[in-house]
Amino acid sequence: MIRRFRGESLNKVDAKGRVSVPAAFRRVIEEGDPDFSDGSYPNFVIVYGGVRSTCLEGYTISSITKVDKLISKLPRFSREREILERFINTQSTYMQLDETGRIVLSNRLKEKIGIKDEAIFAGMGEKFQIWEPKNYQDEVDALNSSFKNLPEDENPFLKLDQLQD
Amino acid sequence: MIRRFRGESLNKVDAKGRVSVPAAFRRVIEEGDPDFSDGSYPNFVIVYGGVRSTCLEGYTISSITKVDKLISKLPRFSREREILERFINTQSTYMQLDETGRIVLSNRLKEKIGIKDEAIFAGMGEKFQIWEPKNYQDEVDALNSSFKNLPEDENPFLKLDQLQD
DNA sequence: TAAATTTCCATGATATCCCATAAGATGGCA
DNA sequence: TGCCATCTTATGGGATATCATGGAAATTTA
Repeated sequence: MIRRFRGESLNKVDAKGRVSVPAAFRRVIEEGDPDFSDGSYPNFVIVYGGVRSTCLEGYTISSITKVDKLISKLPRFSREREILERFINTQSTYMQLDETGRIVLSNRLKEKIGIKDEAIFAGMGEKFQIWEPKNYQDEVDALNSSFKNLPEDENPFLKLDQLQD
Repeated sequence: MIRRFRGESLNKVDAKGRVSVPAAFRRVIEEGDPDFSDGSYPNFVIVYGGVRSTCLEGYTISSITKVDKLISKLPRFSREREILERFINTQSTYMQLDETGRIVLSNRLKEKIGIKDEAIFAGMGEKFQIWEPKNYQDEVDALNSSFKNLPEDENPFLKLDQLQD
């Protein structure tokens, strides 16, 4: 099975910026790091630019590689490519889990998304997000209400079936 | 034969949150997990968000994989995709049956649907639901009465055959 | 050398594993 | 067709491992 990032978790951020990455996510990160082996600590990538700068996004090595490959397909000197590289390559950083499954969020990263002493981890399939709890709740509320207001024929769940085969 | 989730069952939830998954459902879960083999314990996915947050929904690995594939076809950074990921990946979790065919419902999951020490499992074909017994009864009653009030030409039993192609 | 990291150790809470049992279902067989 | 042996299921209890988290010591960096 190819594990995906699923579920949400509210974790403490201590004075040094340390946070536990949820154990379930660690499994996915390990599987997604081709260089990982027992005894070593897996690497992954945090993108802090991106479309939404309201949260951080964590990618496994193999899923960020996919994104990189897509970007490489764009014409070398195109504006689009430059934009994507700026957001996804420039504004990102490698991270390594420590022995106890934690990472440390630098002040810069914490400020970027307004985190103080708690963080929400949210699984998004091929990636996961890290949010300041209040902002996360706002996002979920916004999604819920925009969802409720959609006309029936734009319900993404229903459109899902139309995509079939 | 492709087995489907059928039938209902009322099971105890113990102090640790453990519940037996009905044996009939276990067979479906096993068949739906491509990595399952004798001696291992099958995995599946529980979705706890979604439109109805009044119950949990269990999907086999192969049926949730279908959904994931559909989602993956949407543009990576589109709002639509984000909505679906948020409802389906964020609000879900992997589960594994243990040796005796039980799972454990975390406090979070129990609170989500109001379960105390009993749970109803209800087969729904490709998925199954887990309900707090009282809520389940209310749902069944509501369905019954809304069905009675339908005009003849909206009777879903009659419409069923019209779909045929 | 002061400040900031990183490494190492410690702990309570939760989750997982392992063993046990009673009731029911199943199947064989006289 | 009635009875017994066996398996499966649902359930419980205790031991063990993992997780999230905190703090101190060691190390790096400025």
